[in-house]
Amino acid sequence: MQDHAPMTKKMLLKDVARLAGVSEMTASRALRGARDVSAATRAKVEEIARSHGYVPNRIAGSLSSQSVNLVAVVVPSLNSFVFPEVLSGISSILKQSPLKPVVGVSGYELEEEEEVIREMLSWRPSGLIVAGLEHNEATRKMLRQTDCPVVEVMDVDGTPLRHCVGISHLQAGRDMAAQILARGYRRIGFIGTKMPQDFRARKRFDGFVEELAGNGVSLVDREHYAGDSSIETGRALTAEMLTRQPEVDCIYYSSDVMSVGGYMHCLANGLSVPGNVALAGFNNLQILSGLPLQLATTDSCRRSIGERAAQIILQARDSTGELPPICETLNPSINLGQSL
Amino acid sequence: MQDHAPMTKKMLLKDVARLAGVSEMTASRALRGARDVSAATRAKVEEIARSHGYVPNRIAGSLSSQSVNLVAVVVPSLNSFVFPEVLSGISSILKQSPLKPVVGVSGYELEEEEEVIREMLSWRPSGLIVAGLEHNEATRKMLRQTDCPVVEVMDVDGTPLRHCVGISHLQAGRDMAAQILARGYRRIGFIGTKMPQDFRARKRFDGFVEELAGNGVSLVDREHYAGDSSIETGRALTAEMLTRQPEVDCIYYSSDVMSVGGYMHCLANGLSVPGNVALAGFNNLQILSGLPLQLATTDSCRRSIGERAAQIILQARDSTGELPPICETLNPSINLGQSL
DNA sequence: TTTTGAGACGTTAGCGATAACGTACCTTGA
DNA sequence: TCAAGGTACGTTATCGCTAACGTCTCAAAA
Repeated sequence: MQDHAPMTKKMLLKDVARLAGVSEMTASRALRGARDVSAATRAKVEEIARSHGYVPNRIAGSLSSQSVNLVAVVVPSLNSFVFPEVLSGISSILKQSPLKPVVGVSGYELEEEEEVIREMLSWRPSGLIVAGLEHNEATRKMLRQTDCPVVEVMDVDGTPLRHCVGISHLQAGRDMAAQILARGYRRIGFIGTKMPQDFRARKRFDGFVEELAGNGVSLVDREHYAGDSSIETGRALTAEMLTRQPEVDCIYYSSDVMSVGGYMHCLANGLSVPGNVALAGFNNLQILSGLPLQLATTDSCRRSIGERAAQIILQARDSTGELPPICETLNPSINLGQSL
Repeated sequence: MQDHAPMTKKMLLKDVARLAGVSEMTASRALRGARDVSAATRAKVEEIARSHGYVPNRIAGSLSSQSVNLVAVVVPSLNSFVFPEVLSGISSILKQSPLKPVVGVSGYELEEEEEVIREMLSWRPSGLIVAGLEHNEATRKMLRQTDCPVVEVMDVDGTPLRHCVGISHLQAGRDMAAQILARGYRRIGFIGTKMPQDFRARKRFDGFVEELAGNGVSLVDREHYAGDSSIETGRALTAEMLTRQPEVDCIYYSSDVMSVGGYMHCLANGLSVPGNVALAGFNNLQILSGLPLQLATTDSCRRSIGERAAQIILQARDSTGELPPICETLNPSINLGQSL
């Protein structure tokens, strides 16, 4: 084959068609693998396209076919260790289909979320997966009006717009409180993240406090911080809390990242866990594996949530007419580890 | 204002225009913030659009204007703790412009990378940022032919297609070896990730071994694993290596995640670091902060790399004509910590 | 008053592909 | 031998929006 060195910049479908000696429509059919094209013609078109580095223009194609093989995924953050795993679940399911995930980050801000979702919807995706049930009015309006399937994930404590997959964070908080109480701890502290914005952390906190109250126990101390969760922050806040309230015998954290920080504080200061202080986190993150001590946590079912959400998008795509609302509550399992 | 309850599904620009009593073109200009629209008209159009939940169709708009405000970012993985920070750098710079990043994941596979890049380019983005200098022939062809600016990031050891921002991993390996040798360690082991696919880890390894050899030292033991890096894997492989070669006095890991695992092994088994064994990793990940001991590492400049890459995309956008090739080598600083 | 020119809009023609439909041609079977 | 039917293609009409260009208005300059 010849070398196609200089080559005019943009190859269009019409160029491929011309070079292959067929009409645009036939070239289009051949490249898309549609039927009604002879094997010989198809081969020729493909050969021309490949050898000339033709890259189809999905913009034009999508406008014409009124379909876009993208699924918008809107998450609050990518730093938190938690959402990449949801994404991974989504990807693994979408791989069976021509759909591809596209990620948007809302930064735990409802206004930012609105903007990101509007931007996403303006591309007319085949589906939208968004973390959380809380949105501002404008966002809810968009989500109600759009005609692509929308799945709200992570959380089920609230009113889903239509489809929903998640766990009850309220219940997760209650359950961990029950476990902690059952082990005899009574002087309990809480260290949690930016509550006004992280609705799920807030629900766990509420459930936790509620269960304690039901048993006549109230928090000895609590600490709410802003900014990203990190081992470092967990360590620092734990140090502060144990200084301020030395009698605290158990700390519940809003994330494993933080509880690991707490554990690091104990390691560095010769405190025994759970002898001196018991620790419990949330999420069952991968960083918990490999520590000298298994820390108590609740599995947040991140991967399964992603998988189910993607399945719902695929279902909606296949079904003619609108899919009846699906709301799925997964059951997070508590892993007591060795820190309680 | 009235409640616009039922509302026909799809609001088009022409509907907004009709409701606002202006032409499509005027509505379009008003919504895009273009000039040549009176303040009153603009306000009216915006009001109608917002209250009716109009979401512009970016597909049609982009086809018409021949411009897409997206920057494609292709990374090998989102789980590795390293790329989210590159992304974060990119976003922070792009925020000053109308451009938005879109992420694709190649899974450390060149064939997968080709597919992802083709998919990305088919959307005709305003720029492409891709990790690494190694691509297969088809990918290189696409990248050479596309007329959007392409920036290869992370690595500078090789021949960039045009623009490039990164560090020398070869040099990073050499430098860490030099530091280790300077501290008197001679029985050195290496634990690294899936070498055939992670080119940058391989370069660090090569540089490391080369520097050792230059000083008459060769590796006592090495371990190459496949799959994701994790604390757990780091711990297990460290345990194996120290069992197999008890005389090893220093281990260099291809990632901090792994060196933390090694440190956890030491903690759990009462080994002193660096007394019994010295440890060094790579990346300067956030998980290093907060540990009882500061582990030696090299800062991989992830955020700066993302920032610079995004700046190049913006420069290319503003400049008329083609931007001259830019290749920027950042200087990674070694943090010796307390583990060497 | 007339000229002039800039601002504010409308009209028209694509952008690059695909869906729907139409038309040759080539098989078959009666 | 010819009608019937399927295969492989071409033609035409959008898809929803924006760029380019034309028109009209009205106020300031002449």
